[in-house]
Amino acid sequence: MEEIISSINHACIVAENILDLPNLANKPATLSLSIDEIVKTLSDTKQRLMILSLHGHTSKPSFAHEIVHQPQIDATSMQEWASSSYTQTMDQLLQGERTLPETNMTGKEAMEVLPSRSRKRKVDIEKRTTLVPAPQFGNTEIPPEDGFTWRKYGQKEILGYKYPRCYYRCTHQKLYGCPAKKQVQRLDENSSIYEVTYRGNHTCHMSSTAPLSVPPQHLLALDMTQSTISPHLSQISASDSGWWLSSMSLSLQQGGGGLAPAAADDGGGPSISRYGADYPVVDMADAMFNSGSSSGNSMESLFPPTDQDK
DNA sequence: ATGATTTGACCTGA
DNA sequence: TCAGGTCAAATCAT
Repeated sequence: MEEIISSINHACIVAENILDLPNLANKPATLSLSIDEIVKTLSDTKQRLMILSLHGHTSKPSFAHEIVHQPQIDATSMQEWASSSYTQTMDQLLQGERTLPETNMTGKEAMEVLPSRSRKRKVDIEKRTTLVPAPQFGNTEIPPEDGFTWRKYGQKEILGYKYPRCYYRCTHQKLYGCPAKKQVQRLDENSSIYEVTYRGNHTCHMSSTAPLSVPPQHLLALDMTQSTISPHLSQISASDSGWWLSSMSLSLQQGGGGLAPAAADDGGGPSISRYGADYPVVDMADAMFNSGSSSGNSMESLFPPTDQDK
């Protein structure tokens, strides 16, 4: 545990060091390295906490082998999930034209073919299932965060499951006809793990008027892992960046790594809280892009926009 | 007033 | 027939 605390402290120190943005603006490589270090440190720490939590909470040692979709939860798979599965899922969600595997239809085509009122069992529609740990601190009843906003439309007791399954659809379904849905099922074997099944692709972000809550996370997550400063960062105001850095620091000092506000329900609960504990990087990105500040010093002075942005 | 959540009823595929 | 998924009215929260 000491190692974990030490790692968090280290990340905080690095974060504090890069708060000196005006000076570091001239050293993008240094800034990039520092950010990489923070991300890596926190990511590693998070994995350790997950492992610690799993081993500490599980009464059944064989639990890991009982999981159907992801047979093993260990540091490697968690890392893969964090850096690959999650971003991959986001990729898929962002690609409205993505071809659905069994249907040879794009997401849009599937939407058009399947009437909205249709209750045709959508076994042939793409399903992506991930196992997501519940927040380790504070209220563990909070369903896993994924950066999207969801509206709960149903809950049902499922045969063989101790906990009810909760059904969510994209908040923007009405406005933008976004077909994305997800199911959240708390596992019997380990109530600190949620099985989250996503169905359908988000189309809400494609509308020019649609809220832009996801792509920035997605972009930043990718950019962070690629050790590059995204040109999209040029859209962030300096006040935002300062805010998220200090927020991150504050959250870490509180020991929660950026906890979602308590807004729990019976296990599925509203998923409106946007800054969950599970995705430190994307949460930071989300905070950066959604903090609402549109005025102030532009980060353009730090990262001049490229032609692509114009 | 508006939007989100709850929950019993209903619909559909297996 | 049954279980899973969805609807929609009632209720709650802001």
